[in-house]
Amino acid sequence: MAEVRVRFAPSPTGYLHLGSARTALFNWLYARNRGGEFILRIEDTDAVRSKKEYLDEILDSLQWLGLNWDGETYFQSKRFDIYRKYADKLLEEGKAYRDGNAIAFKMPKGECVSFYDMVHDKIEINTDELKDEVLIKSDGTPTYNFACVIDDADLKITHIIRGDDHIPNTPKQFMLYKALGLQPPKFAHMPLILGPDKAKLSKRHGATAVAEYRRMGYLPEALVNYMVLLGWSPGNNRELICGEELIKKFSIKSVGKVQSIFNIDKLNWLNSQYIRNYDPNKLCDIIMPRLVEAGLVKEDFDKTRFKKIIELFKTRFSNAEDFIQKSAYLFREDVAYEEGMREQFLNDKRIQKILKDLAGRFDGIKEKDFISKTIEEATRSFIAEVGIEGKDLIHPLRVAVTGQTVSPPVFDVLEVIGKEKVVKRLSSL
RNA sequence: GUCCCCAUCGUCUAGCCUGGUCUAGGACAUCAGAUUUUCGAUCUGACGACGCGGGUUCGAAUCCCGCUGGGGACGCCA
Repeated sequence: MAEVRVRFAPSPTGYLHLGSARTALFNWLYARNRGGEFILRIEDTDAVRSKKEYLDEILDSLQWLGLNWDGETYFQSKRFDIYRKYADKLLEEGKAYRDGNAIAFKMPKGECVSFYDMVHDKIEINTDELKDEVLIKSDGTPTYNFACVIDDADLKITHIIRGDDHIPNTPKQFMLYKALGLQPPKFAHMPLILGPDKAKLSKRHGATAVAEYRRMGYLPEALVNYMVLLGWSPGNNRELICGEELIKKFSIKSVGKVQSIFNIDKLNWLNSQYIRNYDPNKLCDIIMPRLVEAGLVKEDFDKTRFKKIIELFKTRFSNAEDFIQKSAYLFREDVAYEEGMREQFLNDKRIQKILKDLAGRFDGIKEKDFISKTIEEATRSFIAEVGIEGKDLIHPLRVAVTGQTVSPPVFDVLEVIGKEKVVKRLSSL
């Protein structure tokens, strides 16, 4: 039996929430760091609210984050007879009583429950504060606290790493372990993730599902890196950390006690850090579907060309949405001028003529030679002939072709837009 | 309301356990400068925190107490 055996126990009554994902991550890191096991248990006792689509989504998100689990996946819905057996035992011993069709645990009075928490140290509470606990509901299904205790003991879980919000459950569960004559595991309660208003992060704060972030073009490494930084620090002023190094350095003891506010700016920054070093093919596979979805390109869009585009933009965007916004002019058929751009840069008759002449030059370049270097050479010599200042032409050129004043280096942009569109945009000024 | 948890820049944090090296370090964000055909990236710099009050001590961000503030839990949900 492994020295460390932890579990992640999601309930398939909703999508995988960032907070839950972080809990899973810390469990996983602890297991991997200690050479232990990471078990997945599905808490699907609520048959009405549990949905297959949620389960699939949770599993999918975990895999996407790289949080692989060991052994079989346990389902509480398949273990009802076990809970029943233990409930009957407590009934026989007089530690529980029937309440209608339900079975409730008689909470002993006047006892002091004290346990050592790996992040909070000592936590104490008097059982006078606790009420009797329903173990088996009238419909025969177990309650959370009961099933949780039975399963954690039965599956030989050694450490329970979960959110702070479970602290009040812990003394109740402790009393259950005691009544059942079972050895309680060790506990670590991690501080919660809060929204900007300091309330527990929830849907009203915006996107909270891991799958949403995936869809928005965040990379799993970045999300993992961000989540781990919420409450933990590698030390030495390090921030970017992932993979084996993260596993090696992780320690539950250095997890902080302070709740932290989710900050999308920092996530965006981390994502952009990972983007610039990411495998270009993978990056294309992640971003391209979003463009197709946005209706900007067809699925058969040339991948080589797309890779060039990604290369051009990779230090300029932080997620898929951001990329789409900044690159749309490359894919659209016509230029959509930003407010006032045309008036400000292209109203001058002389500049219009110059740009049209330049279009003529471009038209003379062979399709296969229409690359950044050639375009720049052609433009530079054209500039010399016309006798205009470089930037007096380049800037209007950018606006004419992109519709905006901001873009990657203009000659690279011209190349990826393609000769046909460039000539068309310039000559139809 | 009751019980529990928590408290360093706007945000994430280092430092706290083992008091002095802390005129408190880093990162995001913001602002300014350099660079650039624009933006970005990059580099420089600026702004910016130990919640308050008592102790203990020669000395406290660090230890103790109180207060205040924030959060969480009080379901036959999980």
